[in-house]
Amino acid sequence: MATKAVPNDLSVGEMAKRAGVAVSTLHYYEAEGLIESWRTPANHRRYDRRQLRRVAIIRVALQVGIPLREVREMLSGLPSGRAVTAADWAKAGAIWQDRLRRRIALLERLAGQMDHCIGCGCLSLENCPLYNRNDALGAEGPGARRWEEAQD
Amino acid sequence: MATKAVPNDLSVGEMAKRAGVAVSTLHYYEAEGLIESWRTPANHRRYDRRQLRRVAIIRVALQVGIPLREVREMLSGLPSGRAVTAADWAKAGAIWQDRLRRRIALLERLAGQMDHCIGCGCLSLENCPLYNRNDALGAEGPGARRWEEAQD
DNA sequence: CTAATTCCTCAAGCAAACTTGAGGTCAAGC
DNA sequence: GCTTGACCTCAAGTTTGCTTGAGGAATTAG
Repeated sequence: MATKAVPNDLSVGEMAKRAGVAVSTLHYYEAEGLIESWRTPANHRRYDRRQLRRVAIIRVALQVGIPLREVREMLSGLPSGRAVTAADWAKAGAIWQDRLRRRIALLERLAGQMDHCIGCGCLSLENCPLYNRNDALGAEGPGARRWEEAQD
Repeated sequence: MATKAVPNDLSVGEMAKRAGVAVSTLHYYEAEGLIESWRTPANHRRYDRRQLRRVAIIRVALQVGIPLREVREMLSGLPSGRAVTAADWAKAGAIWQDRLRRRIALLERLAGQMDHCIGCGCLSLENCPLYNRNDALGAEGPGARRWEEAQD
């Protein structure tokens, strides 16, 4: 098929529809420096279609519990309106690979634990792989301080 | 080894220390109906050691982005101060297995995508598996919502 | 007996990630 | 030529998941 009528620059409303988020969310992301736009003479936002990719990444990251602050950090390594090079990805990706793998491991441990516990009734924390504070769980922060940066 | 000096019922402070959360967090979880305690004559909370397991589950779940409301729902299927039976776990686990697997898949897609993008520079949304509207992402046309949260 | 520690309740505060609302501009369709 | 709708800004409100603080009681160490 021929190239469809997919314009390269989108209004905020189009972006919102395509990205599946609210317009206000895009405003917010922009204010937070996560995405970028330029303005029409009428002061309306225009987004490069590539920004959709960024929104996608942001949404997935949030879903898996990565705070915007960290998403921004990672995205700041990527050019926002230009083509992303292999080097760009490599750099940004390296930071996240590790993070994502950890989360996957955590999830798998939780899922696996549920399987495991069906048959064993292991209720002591000492031998429960799910709750091993010397491992990834505690490494993420032994406090409840998910919203604070004070943990190191 | 002989049974260590691990009492079966813990004070809120002990729980907090062992679970790696703040005392206030335990108060909060209790107020929210996620964990249970009884009181000493002095009105101090006492927790069955098994409650630690619950806290562990709660923490892991939160880390991977599952809201407390859903954790409570799942935990409500488990007896709080008694031994958990295979049937209990099976029931509770079944609900989460699916949810967890989905999240894992999402993460893996993101992680995998980053690998992929390092070498290919695929920046068009049309052929990006992460943001593929023909895939799970935008099967609905205008809304990419289902990709993010619509699980049904 | 006193001091430190741990606990209690309840209300208020806070951070993240948005949403809602008020008040206004701009281009287009009828 | 006016109304409709998409857009703008900026401030305030909302939800979730806690934390902090005030004010007070009971337990434990010396």
